[in-house]
Order: sequence, then C-alpha cells, then structure tokens
Amino acid sequence: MPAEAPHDHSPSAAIAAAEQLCATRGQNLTELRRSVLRIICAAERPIGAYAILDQLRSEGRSGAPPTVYRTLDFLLEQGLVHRLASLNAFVACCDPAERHGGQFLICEACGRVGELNSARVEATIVEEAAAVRFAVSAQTVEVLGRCAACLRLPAGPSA
Amino acid sequence: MPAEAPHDHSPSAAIAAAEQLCATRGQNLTELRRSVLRIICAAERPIGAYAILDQLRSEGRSGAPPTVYRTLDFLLEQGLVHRLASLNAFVACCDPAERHGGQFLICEACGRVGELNSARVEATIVEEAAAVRFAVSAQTVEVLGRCAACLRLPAGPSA
DNA sequence: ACAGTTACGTTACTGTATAACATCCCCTGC
DNA sequence: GCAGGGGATGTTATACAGTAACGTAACTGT
Repeated sequence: MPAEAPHDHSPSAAIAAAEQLCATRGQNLTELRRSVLRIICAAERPIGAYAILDQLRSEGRSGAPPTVYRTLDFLLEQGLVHRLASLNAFVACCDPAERHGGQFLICEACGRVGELNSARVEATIVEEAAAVRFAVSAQTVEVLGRCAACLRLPAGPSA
Repeated sequence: MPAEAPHDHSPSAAIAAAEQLCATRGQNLTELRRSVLRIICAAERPIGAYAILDQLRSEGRSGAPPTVYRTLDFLLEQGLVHRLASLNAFVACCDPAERHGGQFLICEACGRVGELNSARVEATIVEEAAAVRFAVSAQTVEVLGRCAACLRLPAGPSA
C-alpha cells in the first residue's frame, strides 16, 4: 500500500469496525450496505460504481444504479468510504473512526491508493488560501506518483 | 476572481498568448482549437465539455463529443487550460507560459475559480508524501470555499 | 389498524467520456 | 502531377457516471 497502514485492512475486520461504528451512531448497516462495503474493501484498488453493481449482481442481487449510489451515499456520510474525484471511483477509508477530509496518494504503477491525511498539508492550504483572502471549507487533495512498493520493484507489481 | 490575477484575462489577450506559445513550440493552434479556447476564456467559470460543444454548434460548426475532447486534450497538453476533476469542467490557465500543476480555489458562492499555485503547498505535499516513501509526480488540489468578493458580499454576486 | 419512517426496487433519463473508423487536407518526395 | 504519410477533424456508436421520480416492503410507535 502506498502509505501508512497502522490498522487491519482485511475486509472482515473493516466490516466489523463499521458494524461497531454504525451501532454506536444508531445507524443501520444493512445487508446491502455491508455487501457494498465488503466489495470495496476486497477490491484493494479504487472501484467504480458500475463495477460494484456488476459484483452485486454476480452475487445474485437485483439492482440498478440508484441502488449503488444510495448505498455509497450512506457509506460516504458515515465516513466508511471515500470518493476519488480524479478517478470517479471509491475506496474504503483506512480509519473510519477518525473523521477526516481526503488526502490521497494514488500509485500510477499499481493503482493502489493510500491516505495521506497530513494536518500540515491541510494547514498550509488554509494559510496560503487565506493569504489571497479565500476562506476554505473543504479540500480535495489527490496526489499521483509511485508508492514505496513500486519504487522498490521498478517493473511494478500489478497484483 | 478568487485569487491573484497578475495578468490580462481578456479572451483576446489569452488567444494571442496561446498563439505565441504554440508558435514557439511548433504546435498548430487551429481554428477549432482557437474557438474552444475562446469559449473557455469567455466563460469566466468552469465550463463542461458539452456546454462547449453547444457553443461550437451555435457558432455554426458541426461537431460531436470527440471533437471537443480531442481539442481539450490538445489544450491540456499545451497547458492552456486545466481540468477540474471535482467538477468535470475546464478553465483557462491564468499563466500558460509557466507550466504548473493545478491548485484551484473554487468559490462555492459565485462559482468562479482562481489558481493558487503555491510553491509552499506543493513542497509540503511532496515532503509529507516522501515521509511515507511516496514519490510524487502530479498533484490535484481543489479547494472549496468563499472567495474574497463573496466574503465581502454575503448575499453573493452571481454575475 | 394506522400513519410515519427507512430502506430498497424499478424505470427512465441526463451528463461525461471514449473507441473505432472514415475523411480531408496539406506536405513531401519522386 | 501524383502517391503516400501524417495531422486534424468528422461520424457513429457505445460505455461509464450520476440522478429524478415514483412505487413498495418492512419495521416502527401509537
């Protein structure tokens, strides 16, 4: 993975954590929502809405685009997944307990995405914006490059 | 405009500058490319590919989506326009002579976009990424908030 | 039983982007 | 002059992204 991974990334662990979070928030992690979260976690890479839909169908579920987008809205609101604007795709959040805006490191070799979430980056953006009298309300930071693993293997792991 | 504007933003001046740049680079700024650049400059706000297409047609040109996307690819390669991933839209570059990745300030009140292009922000991102052994090759920074003009007029100028 | 809320199903549509192939035109070499 | 090549554009069709609007099922609380 491109960046820090101080927690368990296995799908089942992520589901369990999500279950916990939703419970304490009084939110309902339904079967469909669990399925979509599991699909996103299992993907390891950003996955598009229609790819999620395909997987749902291959699991025997009926469904149409709104099914997926509604579910994604829920997962986004709960901070369980993030949306990558530059890819029109979704990734599981590495630390849903901590609400954070998104700073992402996207490896152009292996396609994997890590979260940066640097308070220093965020603060610098706010300061520099303030210098031109711009009041920040939300940031999108998506950084393309090569992750540690792919720097070690210039051929590039594709799995 | 949200941010600094140290240069002439009139469409004709932008076209002239583009002409110059393409000439020195041995690139062909055709009538179509000039038209699309003029449309984007005149828009003042980010404009979508299909809105560009509509304007081209209203100028009497034939055209289909690939016409516009190919032209945008050229203008993007030449650094004459930028793409805003979070809006699926395009803006004219404020300073095409200087190649730069994009840092944008998007005003959520008036919809105008300014370029931040802070070397400090860029450097901070590179440093923080390096700390997790990620080698940056390109950055996407799109910041939502309120520009100076809209902060002064809380009702928000819409023109 | 009843209304209200939440989640999901379904149809239809708009918007964004690209693949693949055809054509035109200009230029160069012969 | 004309054959061939490359760049730019035209054209058709389609894939991918996202939403509106409406219907329905199930689970509340009263």
